[in-house]
Amino acid sequence: MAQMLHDDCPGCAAPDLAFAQHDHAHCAHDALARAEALIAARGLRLTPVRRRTLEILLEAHRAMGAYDMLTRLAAEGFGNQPPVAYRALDFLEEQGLAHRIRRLNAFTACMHPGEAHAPAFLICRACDTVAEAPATPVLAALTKAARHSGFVIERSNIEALGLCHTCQEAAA
Amino acid sequence: MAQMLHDDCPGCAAPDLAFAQHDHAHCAHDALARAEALIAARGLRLTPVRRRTLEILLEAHRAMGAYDMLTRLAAEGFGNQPPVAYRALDFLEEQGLAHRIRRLNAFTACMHPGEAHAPAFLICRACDTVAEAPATPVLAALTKAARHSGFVIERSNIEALGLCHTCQEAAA
DNA sequence: ATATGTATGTAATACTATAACAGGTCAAGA
DNA sequence: TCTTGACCTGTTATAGTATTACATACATAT
Repeated sequence: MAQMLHDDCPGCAAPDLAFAQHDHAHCAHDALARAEALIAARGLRLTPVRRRTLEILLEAHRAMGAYDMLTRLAAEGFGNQPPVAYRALDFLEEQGLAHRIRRLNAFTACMHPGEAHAPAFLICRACDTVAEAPATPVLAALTKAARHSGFVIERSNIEALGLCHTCQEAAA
Repeated sequence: MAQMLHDDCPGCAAPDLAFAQHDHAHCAHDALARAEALIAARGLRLTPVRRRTLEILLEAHRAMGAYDMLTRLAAEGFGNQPPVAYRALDFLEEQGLAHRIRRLNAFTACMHPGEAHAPAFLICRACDTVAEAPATPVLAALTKAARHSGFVIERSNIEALGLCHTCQEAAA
């Protein structure tokens, strides 16, 4: 296999460009390594179910429903009841390794764990790809609007539905 | 009953300040009147179920689940099966008279129908009140971030969870 | 070894949402 | 007037999403 450098992978260099062509295996490997380190640093455990759940999310590179995940996990010998999937997914979300896309009732792997961020998601209604967009300015605007009412934001979810660049061209 | 002027009601003057004390009956009446006009202008019908659904949402002044709404409607002689509530709520949402809060699997009345807006919601985790915040700058930032990836936004939902001003004081 | 906190497996159930079809209402046009 | 067609409501049935509760197992530190 060819050696891969971080800077050669557009997916890793600019994780917000999920729609762009890139060597996804590299992103996945990279994200998993960072996840391991993060969890260990927090004194928590990336157990087999949790680790495998994250791997599946990373490989899928798209939003997955909890029951899709459950099917995959069960096929690999883990439990086959909903809490198995929900517990792993919830853990990953709490640790910032995955995000919940409420519009889709689905979960997606975080492409840059560790960096503090309240993400914004761009959901293509044609190809179902979910991209994580840089949301710092968005969150800033939201925080400002909230402060105007004396409201303090603790968590936020910002999701947009539309068409990605590729699907726009396909439609035209 | 005392006569109420539009400008005397903080809820109507600044609908984004849902947490502020205000004469809510006035807001509700006002919003309902505007809803009637809007629907008529579009050649659509605000039928009894739809109208009553909107009234209940306005009176509740908080997010309501579809099944809560169904219970209310059924008690008043309307159908008692889920589609009854979902159809009315979906209609109201399509017409911009109600909004869906995905984080809560719930619906809330729009406090300023007719004005084009992609709303941002502030959800107080203590009192469950949902406020509609001015989101124009937020949406602008989101649109800009999306354009950077060539993504075109069609619909968006922006929701923040936290503590409203009142509940912050109560906690302290 | 044992106690403690944490993780997993499973059963049962609750909650949310939609598909599909039947019957009713109403207005426009033959 | 009658009919047609669009739309609205009601109902049955089912699909999809998520949680509670409890039992067991595993890890770590005394």
